[in-house]
Amino acid sequence: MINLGAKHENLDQKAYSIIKKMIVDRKLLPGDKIPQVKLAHDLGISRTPLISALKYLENEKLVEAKPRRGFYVRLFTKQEMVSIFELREVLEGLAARRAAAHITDSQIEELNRFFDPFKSGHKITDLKTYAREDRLFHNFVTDVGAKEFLKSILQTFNIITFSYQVISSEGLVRSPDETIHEHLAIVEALCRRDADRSEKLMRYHFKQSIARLKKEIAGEISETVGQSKPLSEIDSQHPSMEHPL
Amino acid sequence: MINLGAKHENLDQKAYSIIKKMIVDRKLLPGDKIPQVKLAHDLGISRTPLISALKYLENEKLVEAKPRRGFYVRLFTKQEMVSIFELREVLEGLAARRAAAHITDSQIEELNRFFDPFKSGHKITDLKTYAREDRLFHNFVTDVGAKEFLKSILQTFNIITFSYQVISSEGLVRSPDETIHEHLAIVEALCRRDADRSEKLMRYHFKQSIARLKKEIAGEISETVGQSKPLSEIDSQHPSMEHPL
DNA sequence: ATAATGAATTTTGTATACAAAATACAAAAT
DNA sequence: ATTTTGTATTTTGTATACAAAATTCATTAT
Repeated sequence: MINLGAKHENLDQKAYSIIKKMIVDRKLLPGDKIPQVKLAHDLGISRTPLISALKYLENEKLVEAKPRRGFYVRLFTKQEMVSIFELREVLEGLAARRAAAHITDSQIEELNRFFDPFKSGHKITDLKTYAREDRLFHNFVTDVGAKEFLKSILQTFNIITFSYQVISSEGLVRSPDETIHEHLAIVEALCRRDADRSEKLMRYHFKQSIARLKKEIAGEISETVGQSKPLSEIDSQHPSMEHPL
Repeated sequence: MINLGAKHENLDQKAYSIIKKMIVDRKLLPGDKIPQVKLAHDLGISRTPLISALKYLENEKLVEAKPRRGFYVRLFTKQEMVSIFELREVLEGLAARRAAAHITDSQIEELNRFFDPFKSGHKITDLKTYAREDRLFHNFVTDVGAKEFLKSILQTFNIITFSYQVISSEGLVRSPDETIHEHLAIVEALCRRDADRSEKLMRYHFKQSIARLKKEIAGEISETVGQSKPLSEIDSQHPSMEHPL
C-alpha cells in the first residue's frame, strides 16, 4: 500500500499525477472503469481526494464521468481523433513558432540528440522506442514554446494521442519511415531558429497525419501503412496547401 | 443498448453551472475568495459537491486553488491576456473556417441579425449592449464551427475575456467603432461560406486586439522604467513579455 | 503608535457514514 | 436454454465530523 501522506501538496494533486501517469503508462486503458474504493485503498487515501482528482481529469478529457456509474478512462472515436489532430496542428504550430524564437543553446543541443538511433536511414522496426521518442519530441517542443494554457492543453492532447492505440500500434498514425524525415526537418528548423519554417513543417507534419486518419475513416486504406513522398516534393504534391514551403 | 437516464445531473454539475454563471455575470469578481460554507449553504448543498465543482473550474482556469487557503476567482495579468488572445486568434480562426464550411441556411439568417442595432453608422455609445453582442457573436461562431474540445476551450476563453474588465470597460479591448466593421466583415464572409476569408478576417480581428494589448503593456513598462525601477526587475519582466505562453 | 503575541474563531483537507442506485447472481418461469 | 424476477452485494453521491492550518482580534510589549 502506497501512502502519500498529507504534508505539503494536497492529496488530490498527488492522486491526479499518479492516475495521469497510470493512463500514460497504459496501466489504465481507454474504456477501463476506475475502481474508486480499490484505487483509493491502493493509494492509501479516502475516496474524497480521489474523486477530486478524477473531476480534474474529467475536465482534461482523460476521464469520463458517467452519472451513477462511475469514472471511465476516456475512449475516443476516430472522428474525435481527427478533431484533436486538427487542434494539435494549429496549437503545436504555434508552439513550434514560439520555440524557434526562444530556444536556448543548451536546448538546441538537447534537441539535436532526438531521434539519434533512427538517423541511420535503415528501416525502423522498433515501433515502441520510436513512438516514445515521438512523444518526447512533441513534449519537448511544447515545453520550450508553450506556457500555462497552451502547455496544459497540448500535454493533454499528447497523452490522448499516444494512449490511443487503435489505428496502428503504439499510437502512431503513420509509420516511422514516413514521419522520421518530417521530425528531423522540424528539428533542423528549430535548431536554426527559423520560426516560420518550424511552424510550417510542424503543420505539414500534422496535416499529413490528419489526411491519413481521414482516409482510415473513409476506409480507403488497408491496414498496412503506405509510403509517402520525400519532403522535397511537398510543394508539387500539395499545391492546395495553405502554407507551401 | 439505449440509456435513458444517463443524463441526470449531479449536484456538482449544477453547482458548476451556477458558479460559472456567477463569474460570467460578475456576481463573483476576479480575485474574490469563494466562501465555501456560505456558498454551499446558499445553494442548499454540502461542501462536497461544491468542491467538486470548484475542482472543475480550477482546471478551466476560471478559479484558482491556493493550497490551505481556498479557492479564488482567477485573476489574469495583461501578459496572460495576450497569451489568451494569441490562442483565441488561432483557435477562433479554426472555428471560423469550420463554421463557414458547416453553417446552415437558418444559421446564416440568425447570423445576419447580429449587430443589427449597430449597423446605422452612428457612433456606438451603449458599450454594455455592444459587449454583450460581441460575446454572443464569438460564441455563435464557436457553436457553429467547433465541437467538444475546441468548443469547451473557446467558451472558457470567451468567459475569461469578457470577465476581464481591466483594460477598458465591459471587457472590450478596443472601441466598438473600431471593431464593428471587422465584426460585420466576418459575418459577411461566413454568410458567403467563404472559409479562407472567414478565417483570415477572424485572425485579423484578433491580431488587432493583440497589438492593442501589447501597446498597453509597453506603455505601462515604459512608465515603470521612467520611475527608475531596478534593472534586475526590468530584465525579469522582459522575457515573460516576449514569451507569454 | 506600532509591533508582537497568543488565544478564539473560522476555514480547509480529508475520512467516514449512509441512503439510493447500480450491479451481480441465483432461482423461477418461459 | 434463455429470459425474467427477486434478492444480496457493491458502488455512487452526498452529508457530516473533525483535526490541522489559517485568520481574526484583543492584549501586551516595544
